[in-house]
Amino acid sequence: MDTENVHCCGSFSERANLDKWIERLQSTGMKLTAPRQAILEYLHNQSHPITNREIYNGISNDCDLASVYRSISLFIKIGFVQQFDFGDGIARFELVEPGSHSHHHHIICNVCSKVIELDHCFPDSLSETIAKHTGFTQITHKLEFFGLCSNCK
Amino acid sequence: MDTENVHCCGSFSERANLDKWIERLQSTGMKLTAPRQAILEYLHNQSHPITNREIYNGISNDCDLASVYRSISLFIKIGFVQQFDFGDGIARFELVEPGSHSHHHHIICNVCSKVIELDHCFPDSLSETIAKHTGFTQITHKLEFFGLCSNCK
DNA sequence: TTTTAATTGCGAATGCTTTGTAATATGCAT
DNA sequence: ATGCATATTACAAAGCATTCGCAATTAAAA
Ligand SMILES: [Mn+2]
Ligand SMILES: [Mn+2]
Ligand SMILES: [Zn+2]
Ligand SMILES: [Zn+2]
Repeated sequence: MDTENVHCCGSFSERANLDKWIERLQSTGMKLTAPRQAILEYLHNQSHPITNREIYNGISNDCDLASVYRSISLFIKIGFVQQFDFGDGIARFELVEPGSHSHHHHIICNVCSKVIELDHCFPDSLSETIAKHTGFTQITHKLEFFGLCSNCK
Repeated sequence: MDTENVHCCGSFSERANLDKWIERLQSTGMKLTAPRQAILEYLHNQSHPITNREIYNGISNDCDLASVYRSISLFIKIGFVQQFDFGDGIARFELVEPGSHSHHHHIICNVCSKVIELDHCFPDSLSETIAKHTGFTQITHKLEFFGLCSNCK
């Protein structure tokens, strides 16, 4: 198993991976502050979208809640983080490498809220059909699946 | 043009259509109150999802805002209304005939918020693939499209 | 080290939504 | 039609995620 591809704390490659995000942040001209490092590290250890409050609780007294919100907004603006909506009115966020895996969806259990990351999506032809039909351009979409997980069924 | 299929106030067929919803409400055992009739009528005249506040403003002093929220919750529970999320943190609601058109999506302009109702969706095979891959059952999905409308492009 | 502007912490405010409660209106039985 | 039982309402207050104002702090450049 390649440790590069799993989210486990403490391995050398994970640390190097986190350092890449920190370098990337510095290269944008933004300041490298303690709260931003803590949030980046916490995000990096997650494998599913998490809420601002979860980040706040996860890094405890390292940072104010308002600063978590502000940092997350910044990370979204510079393309580090993507926002997802699981339908409960609480925004969730995930660190995404630019390019490759950035576009993806989730399936959420209606009972226990278990989340599985999905690679599946519909073909681009659907968006193209909708573009022709509506006259819209630059079409994107938000898509999340819901259901009963194997434990809850 | 068939007046049965458009949302225009005052035609006989539209009135009959609204009456069906009122009968349906009575048949559930729920009380037929003035606020519920006003909300039902207002929803019925719309062709896109609308917010609780839009309903409240649309029926003005016929009903309190909290009662709009409570009525909409009821309508969702009994299957009259579906909730949609356009990504701005404000819930939107639409009256949907049971069965046929109940499952559908929208495309929303990122600039002017123009909405177009869509019949398009991806094939069930995608949900089935995801079911096999994740072990989830009873899979549903939320899907909305975004882009630039022909006016804003 | 000094400077300077970005960033933070803290509190307050915002906006959508929910809830408690006494008053009211509906549907039903009389 | 009248009275009754209770579902529903109006109103006010609270809840909760999120945003904002501002003085104090801090990172990065000079
Ligand atoms: Mn994800
Ligand atoms: Mn619709
Ligand atoms: Zn589950
Ligand atoms: Zn537009």
